Amino acid sequence: MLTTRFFHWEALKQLAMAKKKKAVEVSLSTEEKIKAAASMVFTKKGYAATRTRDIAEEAGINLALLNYYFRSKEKLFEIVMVEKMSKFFGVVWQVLESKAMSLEEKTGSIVANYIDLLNANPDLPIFILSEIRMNPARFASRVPLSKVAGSDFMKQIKKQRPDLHPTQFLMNLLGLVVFPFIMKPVLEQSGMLTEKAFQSQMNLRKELIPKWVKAFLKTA
Amino acid sequence: MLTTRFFHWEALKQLAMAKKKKAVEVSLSTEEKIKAAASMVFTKKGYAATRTRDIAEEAGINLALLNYYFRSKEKLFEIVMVEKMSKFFGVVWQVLESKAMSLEEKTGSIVANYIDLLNANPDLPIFILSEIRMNPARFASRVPLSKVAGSDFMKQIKKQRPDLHPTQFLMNLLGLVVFPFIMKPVLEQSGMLTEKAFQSQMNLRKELIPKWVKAFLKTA
DNA sequence: GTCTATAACCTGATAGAC
DNA sequence: GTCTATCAGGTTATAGAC
Repeated sequence: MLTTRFFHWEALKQLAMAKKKKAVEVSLSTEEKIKAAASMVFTKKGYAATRTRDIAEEAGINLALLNYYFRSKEKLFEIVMVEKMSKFFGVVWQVLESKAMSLEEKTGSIVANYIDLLNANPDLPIFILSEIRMNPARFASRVPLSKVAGSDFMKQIKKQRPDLHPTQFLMNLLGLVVFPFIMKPVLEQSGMLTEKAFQSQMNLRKELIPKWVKAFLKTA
Repeated sequence: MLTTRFFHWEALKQLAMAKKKKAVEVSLSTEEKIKAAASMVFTKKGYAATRTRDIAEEAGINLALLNYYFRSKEKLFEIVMVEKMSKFFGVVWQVLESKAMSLEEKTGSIVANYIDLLNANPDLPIFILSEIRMNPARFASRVPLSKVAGSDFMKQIKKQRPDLHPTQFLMNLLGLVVFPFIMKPVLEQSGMLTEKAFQSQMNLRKELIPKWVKAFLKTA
């Protein structure tokens, strides 16, 4: 299950649907409000810099309710983190074992899906990757990262370029797609790109990256 | 500083400490010890998750001394951060205005220098980039990011590929070089690369990346 | 379920002895 | 310069009224 029912905009979508069905059900449940707020605040500030008060305020509820529903900051964070991780890695998971797709098709799918996902959630990567670094072991147990190593995807890469370690390809592909979002604050602060220009350049990359990747695969 | 050496028990204490934590060398002044410890702990945990007590312990000194020398956690962090930023961006600064170098030479220099720097300081990028995101404005004023935009380097890129926004090249180059270090914990946790293998693959990239960059300068 | 009030703890910073 | 002891303020979590 890659989609997350309680994620902010998902929840909003549900709200819209609820409105259409029954005019009575106007608002999100308190639990959903807290989770949506937590998702937002944790992603923006990281675990350590987030205070439970920030989340409560963002959710428009009382601080005590947070503990009533989720017991602790830590437990709430775990829930949010698992959802974010499956979002972030889901783009790659989707493609690992589809034997029907060529390497090029898989690359194209990853590029397009990632850029759409990240245009909508620009600070997902830096959040995920810095929280993983803070506590690598904790998250290894929660997300089956190991299934990448033996996947059909990796075998296809290996077949195409037996001379290179397949992670070289993976680093290139993800670097081209994900890294711009990590650099985004720097690019914008330096005045090289506005927020709008960034997004449009990223959309351009949906076409450009697959060509570049193709070029790598042929480069001596 | 040297006088302490004449006191037997002081020397023994220092020796024991040096054995226990090899992080900070015995011969450093207290101020330097604190700074070195701060550099290490801040980089590993980030500003918010770091407690001044962690730094004091790592430095093998008392908590009060931290404030005696640096007044506050915030001021100590600023000092460390400025050093880290000039390290991280220095690789690019070096090359911005050297009119004698071709674009290819500059690329080669950036690739080789970055990989050496980051092999020695693997979590420099994620530290810098996540702290910038937490507080973009603060650091914009301390590091002349804007000088990239109008540099000779950018002009050379523009000349080579007038059809593309020059940041596209910059994102590619830095993505290929820097992103693997941001992904490092994931690659290692997933069992795709050991620490040693990672480093050797990165050294390989010193040769590979310039070829790839050359290839996409020509790719339609 | 939701609130207010508060307990219990942690953290940055300082006072003052040596 | 360096230490111990402690303060002041903030943070998580809970108790108890409604």
